[in-house]
Amino acid sequence: MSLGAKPATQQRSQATRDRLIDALDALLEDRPFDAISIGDIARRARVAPGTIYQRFHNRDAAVSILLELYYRRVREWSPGPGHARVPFPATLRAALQLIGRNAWHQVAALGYIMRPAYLYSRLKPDLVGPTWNRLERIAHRGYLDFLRHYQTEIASNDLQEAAGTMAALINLLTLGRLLHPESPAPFLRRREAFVREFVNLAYHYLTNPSVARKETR
Amino acid sequence: MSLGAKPATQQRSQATRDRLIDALDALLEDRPFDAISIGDIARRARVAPGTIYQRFHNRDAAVSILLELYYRRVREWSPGPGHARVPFPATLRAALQLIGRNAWHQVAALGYIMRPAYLYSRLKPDLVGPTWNRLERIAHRGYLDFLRHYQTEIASNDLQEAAGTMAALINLLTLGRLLHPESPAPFLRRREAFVREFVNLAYHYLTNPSVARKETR
Amino acid sequence: MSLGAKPATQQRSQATRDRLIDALDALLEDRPFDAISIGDIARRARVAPGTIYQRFHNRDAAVSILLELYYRRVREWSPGPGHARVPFPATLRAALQLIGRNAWHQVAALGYIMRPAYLYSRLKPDLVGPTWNRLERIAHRGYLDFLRHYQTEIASNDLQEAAGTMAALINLLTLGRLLHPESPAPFLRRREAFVREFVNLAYHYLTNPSVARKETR
Amino acid sequence: MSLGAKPATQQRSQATRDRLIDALDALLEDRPFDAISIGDIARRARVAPGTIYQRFHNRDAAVSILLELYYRRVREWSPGPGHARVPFPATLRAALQLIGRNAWHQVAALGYIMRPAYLYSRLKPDLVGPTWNRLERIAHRGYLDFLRHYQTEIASNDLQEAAGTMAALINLLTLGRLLHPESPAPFLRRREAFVREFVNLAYHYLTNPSVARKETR
DNA sequence: AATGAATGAGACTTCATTCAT
DNA sequence: CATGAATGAAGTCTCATTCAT
Repeated sequence: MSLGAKPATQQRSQATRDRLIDALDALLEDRPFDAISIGDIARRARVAPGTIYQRFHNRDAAVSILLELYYRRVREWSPGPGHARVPFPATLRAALQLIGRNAWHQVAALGYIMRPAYLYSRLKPDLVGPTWNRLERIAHRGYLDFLRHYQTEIASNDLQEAAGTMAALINLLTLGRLLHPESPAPFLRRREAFVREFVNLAYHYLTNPSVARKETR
Repeated sequence: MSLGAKPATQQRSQATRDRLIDALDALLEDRPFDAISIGDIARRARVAPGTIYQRFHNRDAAVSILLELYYRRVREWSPGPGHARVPFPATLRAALQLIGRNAWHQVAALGYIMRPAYLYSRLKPDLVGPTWNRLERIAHRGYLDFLRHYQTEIASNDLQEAAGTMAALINLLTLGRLLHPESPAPFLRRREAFVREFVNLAYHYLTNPSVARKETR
Repeated sequence: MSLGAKPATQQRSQATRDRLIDALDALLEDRPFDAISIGDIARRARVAPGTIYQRFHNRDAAVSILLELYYRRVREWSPGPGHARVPFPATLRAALQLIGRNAWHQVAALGYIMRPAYLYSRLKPDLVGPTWNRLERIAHRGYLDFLRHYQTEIASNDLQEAAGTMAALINLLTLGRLLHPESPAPFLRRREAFVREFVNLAYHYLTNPSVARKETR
Repeated sequence: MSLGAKPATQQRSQATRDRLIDALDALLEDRPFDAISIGDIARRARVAPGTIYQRFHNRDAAVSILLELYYRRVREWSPGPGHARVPFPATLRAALQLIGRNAWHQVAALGYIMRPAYLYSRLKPDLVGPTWNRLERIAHRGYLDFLRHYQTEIASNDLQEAAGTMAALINLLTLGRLLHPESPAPFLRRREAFVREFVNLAYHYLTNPSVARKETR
């Protein structure tokens, strides 16, 4: 890609790259990305600092490691309903519950890596490129399929927009849980409340006709 | 106060503090907080570097400037409905519209300062202390009043929880707009869509009975 | 004097100077002189930094405070035998014992101030001026009187030199105790041993004829 | 090792370390250690400031350079009697003369480095660790051998204590010469007097029975 | 490809000192 | 005389990056 990562052709360099990623993974459990230096990563990976520059053009390119780590993990994560390995539940409500629970558990399992990856991507958007938008687009497409599956239960006739709102909603709630685990809102503190409120928001949103069309300034 | 800021008693030091805040304000329009050094601030404020340390214990404590700047701006900002100067609209829907529009405009006007203040507060939560939770609690209380005012239209009988969810919802949508202005979701890109979808989510959520109560693991 | 201290004419400034000395006194119990800044002294004395510069031309002149403090304390200290208030004991040996004990106790009581004063005076001899030599000369004169008093017991006929050696000996032993309280030598760790060995060294030195006169290269 | 010095494994880093030591050596002839900054050393050694931190954890650890320099020099110095290369003279007196002269010349040759090494070690004892005590213990052991060699001439039957006192005596006299070269005592100003008085003190101390045993408070 | 010593710009911070009040 | 905010030079230290081995 164009983010400063160099191609790893040799077998040995593949191994080195993996060690770098693992090292960063381990370090992130301790401290935020900002507080991790090239030297730290090198030391942890038992690799010389110079070696890192054989893989990446500069420090910022190390964000690539970060994101690669993130994607690798997210990809390993069990996907939502509609996906090959997870059949659609019978009802819309059950499906929403599944989505909500999944989001919650994803944060529990991957939060330590999602948090810095997310914040850093916001702090230096240039370095991340269109990656996040691409992710959103994938989610959006997924929700389009999802809504089509439960179309009979859904009031809206603009599925495009509904899918976009749904994708944004679950993403933002996940973000809330991710970044504000200590929030006073019970909603962001207990799994049950999180799932219930997500379902309430999403279910009524989807099953009632849009009311705000006639908005006037 | 805590957070490393030192009190500014004399008149002259007050003036200095203001110059520091203004300087940071100006610099933030150019680059992220992380890329702004003590020296930059000093130069811009036409103040000696040492002077900054008479006001703040160390660089991290300069987040205080950031938050102070943020609060100052928010305070100047016109408040939501229910506030002394802003009467409640006749209907719940109209009120929600007002809230949505307000949030949108607040990001438009204060985004440049909210963005770094928010991200930094997430990156180094210790430095910010309980500030954000306090803000959330204030919002929660505000929504409690709000819901009571429109109680006849509201289905839920757990106003506490509904208020918490509403506060989190509008905060997270605002966050979405703040951090993802380029999102592919039209929802986060156009004011009308933002307001409409917020109203749809909130209105149906509030006016329909909770459906997810019987969630089973 | 010419060491950067300014004369204190007014009564108020006298009081200020005393507070400065007391502040330094207190601070020295905590940390070495080098680690004490003008600001520390000012804070402790509840005086503005600028005020210190009304008393002393610059920081190095604060050594004056140090020495003044030292002299004040040493002057308050009960002097050795031969002094107006301390009559000569009957025998040379008893007198030496008295001197030894006195030295030991002086370190015990004033060590915290003698230590930094001494070290600093060695580190920056220019700042101290001829003060130390003056002290040595006083000691030398004192020992001359002392030796004359016990002349019958003394073998040497060069009292000048013997007095000089005696002054240096007790001063250096005191220094040893002052700077090496943790020395492995029992001699520098226990009062009894300190006194005994001093008396042994001094007594035999004084009561035996010089043996090294014929030294040849 | 401890004390903040990092090991120098590579050949190149060895060379760098030597240049640092030489640079400090040269600078110390001009000004006291406290007045020498990291930048000074780096400039003199024609090395980047950062390089120094590859060898030492922080500025204070640079005392290690000082001590290393000191040890290096002391090791090069010809040792006292009893040592492999220096046979014991025939008489105790001659041996004491040799020791006295040796001490004098050591100060003459190494004073410029002993002075700061010693003073700094007293100013920041933590940084030096048990080094000095170890040196004292070595000296003590040396004197034990020494006294055994001349045992027939010696009155004391507590050789342990006598050796301790001898070690302390010569060390303190050396210290006197080191720190007070301008003392009014001729004793500390002229080699002959220094040697003579040391011999007088030591010889009579060793050859006369202890007199102060019956000390009473 | 990997190494790791060396680099050096630049960041943070301290603190003796000044000066307007 | 006293104040204390402001100064700014100077110092310590970090760390991304290079390059000879």
